[in-house]
Amino acid sequence: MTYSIKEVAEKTNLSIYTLRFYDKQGLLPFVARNEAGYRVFTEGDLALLETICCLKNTGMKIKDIQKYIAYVMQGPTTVQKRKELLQHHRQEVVAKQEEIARNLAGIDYKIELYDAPNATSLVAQEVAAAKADKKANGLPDPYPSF
Amino acid sequence: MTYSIKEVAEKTNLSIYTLRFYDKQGLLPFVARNEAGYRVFTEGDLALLETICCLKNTGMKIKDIQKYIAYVMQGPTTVQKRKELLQHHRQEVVAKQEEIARNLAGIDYKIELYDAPNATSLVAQEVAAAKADKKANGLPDPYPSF
DNA sequence: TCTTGCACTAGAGTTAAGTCTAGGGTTTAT
DNA sequence: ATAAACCCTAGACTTAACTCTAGTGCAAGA
Repeated sequence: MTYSIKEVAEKTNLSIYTLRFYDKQGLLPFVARNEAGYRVFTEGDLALLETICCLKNTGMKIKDIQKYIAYVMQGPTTVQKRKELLQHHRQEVVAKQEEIARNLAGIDYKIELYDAPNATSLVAQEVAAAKADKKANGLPDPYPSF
Repeated sequence: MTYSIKEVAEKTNLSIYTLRFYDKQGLLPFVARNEAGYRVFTEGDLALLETICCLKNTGMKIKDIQKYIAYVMQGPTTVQKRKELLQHHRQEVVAKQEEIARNLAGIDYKIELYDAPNATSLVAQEVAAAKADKKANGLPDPYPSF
């Protein structure tokens, strides 16, 4: 079984434009063409594309994905390099996830504040403090009265 | 105590350029100016900027941060709207975190493969399958021999 | 065979989020 | 009173990752 670019677009949720763009960027050197120059995807190609999507969806730059694919195209001798590349990326993703979790905690704090029964008065206090802060430094007050 | 743009840049790890850019985008309507037109940041301003960074670092678009700040500037009457905006964003962040975790699992699978004692032969099998796949469909083989 | 749909390339355009430059005031220490 | 270190704006430029257009060719059904 083989697939046209349109079918692959549907399977992967990438647009046809994006697939062609990826090809241009050297991410799909393994995709064959038929006599008319049309791209022909095999099952094996889809498996590799799946990996490409994992890398993309975790924020890897196209240039780095291209590097990984270049290793893959060189065969089993590059196993070590592939592993290092993926492990390095893994570190970055985990770090990013932790950073997001930290920042989300800051947002959760705000949500709790806004969710409190006396949220309005708590926020009013915040504003009062900010106003006082401005006044103490002889600066104009950008907040509305009340 | 007040802070110059340079001091704020150091405290927040945002560049001076970025701070001015954010101001241009309407993210810092609360920041006052002195007689010379220089931005003057108060402690209260830093607290708000901290929230802006939480939103930015979790991937909120500047336009949406701008919306949130606009609510803040309107005072305590907008508590409900702020809460809804943040809760909605929270959903998106959590969903994104889950998506990343799923894709990272796909990468971990590859790492394990490359980390196996017989990784080279396992990868060789992968390539053999891909080659067979191409051949079965009468397509050229893009992989090197062995 | 004609129409409709899908494919191709090259290259222009878009969007988000900065980043930098030019030209010009301000402040501070010497 | 001048150099060094700041600050300002407007607006041009950059980068990543698409997204689309124009012009053209192939393919399959009525």
